[in-house]
Amino acid sequence: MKRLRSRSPARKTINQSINPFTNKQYSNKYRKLREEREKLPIFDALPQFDKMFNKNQVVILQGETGSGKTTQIPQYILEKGYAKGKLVACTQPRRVAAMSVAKRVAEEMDVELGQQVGYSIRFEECAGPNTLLKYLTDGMLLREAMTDPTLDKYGVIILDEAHERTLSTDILFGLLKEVLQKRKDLKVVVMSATLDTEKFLGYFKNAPLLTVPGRLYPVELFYTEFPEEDYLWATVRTVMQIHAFEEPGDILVFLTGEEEIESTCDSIRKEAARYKDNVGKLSVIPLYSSLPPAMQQKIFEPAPEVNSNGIPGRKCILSTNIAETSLTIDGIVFVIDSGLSKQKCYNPRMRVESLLVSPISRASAKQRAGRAGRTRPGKCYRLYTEKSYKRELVESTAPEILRSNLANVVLQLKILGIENLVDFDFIDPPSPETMMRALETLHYLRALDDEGELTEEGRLMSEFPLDPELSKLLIISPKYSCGEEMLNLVAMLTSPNPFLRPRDHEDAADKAKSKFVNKDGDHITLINAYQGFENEGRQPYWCSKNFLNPRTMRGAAEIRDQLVVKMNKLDIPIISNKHNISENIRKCIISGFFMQVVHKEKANFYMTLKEKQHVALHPSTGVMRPDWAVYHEYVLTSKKYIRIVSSINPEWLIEIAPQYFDLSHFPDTNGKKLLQEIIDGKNTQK
DNA sequence: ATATGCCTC
Repeated sequence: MKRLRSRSPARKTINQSINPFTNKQYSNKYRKLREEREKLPIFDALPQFDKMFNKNQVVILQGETGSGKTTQIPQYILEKGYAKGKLVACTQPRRVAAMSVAKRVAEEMDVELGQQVGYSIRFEECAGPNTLLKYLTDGMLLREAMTDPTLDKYGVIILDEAHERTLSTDILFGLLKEVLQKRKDLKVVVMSATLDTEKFLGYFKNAPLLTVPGRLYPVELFYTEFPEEDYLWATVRTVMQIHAFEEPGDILVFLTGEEEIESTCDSIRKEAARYKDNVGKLSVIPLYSSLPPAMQQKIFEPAPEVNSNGIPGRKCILSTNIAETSLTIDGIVFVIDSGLSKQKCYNPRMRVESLLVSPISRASAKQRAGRAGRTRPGKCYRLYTEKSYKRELVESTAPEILRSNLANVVLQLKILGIENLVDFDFIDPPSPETMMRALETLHYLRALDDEGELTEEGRLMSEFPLDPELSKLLIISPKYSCGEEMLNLVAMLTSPNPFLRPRDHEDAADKAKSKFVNKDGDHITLINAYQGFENEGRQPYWCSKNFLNPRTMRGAAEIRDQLVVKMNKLDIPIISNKHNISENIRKCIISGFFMQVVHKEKANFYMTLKEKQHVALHPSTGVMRPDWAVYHEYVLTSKKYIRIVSSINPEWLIEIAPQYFDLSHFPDTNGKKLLQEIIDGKNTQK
């Protein structure tokens, strides 16, 4: 208390035991938390931040994990009155973070969550008229900007975790730069981990930088002497070496995906079984996002107890990137880094997004290593050479905006009133080809007119939290009397694959799925599965019995409910008529996905029409080699596959999307010839 | 004749 008084004499007159936000006495818990807060590295930097923020519209704050910036800066800004009666917003890339940080800050400020401090994420708004500080996902703030492009209700906007460069954060950057010109009362803080701050400094030209130390213990780095030929075997070897010879402490291994993680878990368990009681017990735990929550919880269970020789046990967690940013596990002392991860990339010429196993960046490597130093000094074993770390890894991973299909982004920018996309100030401008593709797609979908202006339909599309192709299906569904079916379908298509196929129950799983399968197409199979779930009162038990992932199905239901609310708000009637329903469903799908059509050029040989890509039907499909098909997704694994496929009649293409099937722009294929015949036939009929 | 990193509206 003494310390506080001497720092701000003005406070002497205020009764320090009263919370100015609630006019109530501070609780004991508040005092306890206050002591903890004063120990955070950010605490001593607050006066300096104050000075900077007073003088500048934008401040960039660089602080490592554990500095306390996410909890302390927003409430400090609020206490100091920087928002001038308006709200303070703090964005987060993930929902869980927005929620949990808001909860923590409400406790620290001794207020009720949802009152002065709240949060806003998809499916849940926990904020109200009294809210002064709101944590929200970056996507949510972007949504708000679509109805209020100057974000007028906010006096201060804090972009946290800016170094992650999510799509939404990158768009907000460009938008805020324009709004800062128009609104001199608005202030912005960009908060980031070390990397990329120079990029932000270059972007906000006059913004000062404040650096705050983190709270990490040193992590000793080890590299391999020569490049590893088999990093999975190297992983097993390194785990066993640590387990046999190193001091106690848990191990975290970074690999690329589910399959690899499960099989490496098996190998390690097998190796560990060969050891006797002269080493401790080893518990090997897989971690990836599609793992059921109960299994994910295992990472927080304590390590195995001491064995009969009194040697303590150890946990070894094999994880995807989920443990790099989304999940923190305490007690990790050893990290093993394969140097690889699966990354999304977009090929505008082929119009496809795909996942590729690629080398990580140096920034990621540092982040992974840091996971070993959270509770005490740690060690990180990199399964690559120091030379390759220095010369072959890139400094930081390309931002998402350079690796994505931008149809949705361009639609959002149009709604935000960005007239000239070429002049929009992206931190990293996407390639002209990607922008062109996005504009072209939106034009074909009739979201933009021939002048590139938004159409009424485009406005409707932007209202849905979906890709424009999927919004199109909902908007056009009354025409084909399949509203309920499209809601089911869209909810399922935006969720992960719900069909479970456990290794030891493959036949049973296939049999369960066969009850939903429709020969006309996998889209209808998805609709049937969802309808079954709905008919059974959304029971998780029914899901498990039918080899459907209960969590995925519940998520789909949540999305569907939100879409129904939107449909009602936009006055789009939900009409369903069982007559001719299969044909109507597939025609409706073509209205949005006419760009994703294949023709069977020869037996067993499918080709996409415009890109002339040779593709194969994914083995999970239930359709019987139709001549023509519409597909939902292109996946590049051992082969080029198309997944979720429905058979179609080529005449529907000409009828529904004549704007796209101007065949003069198509390469020569048998498919093109057949379509031309259909068009010629139509013309002679007239 | 088989798999899909992490997220967000």
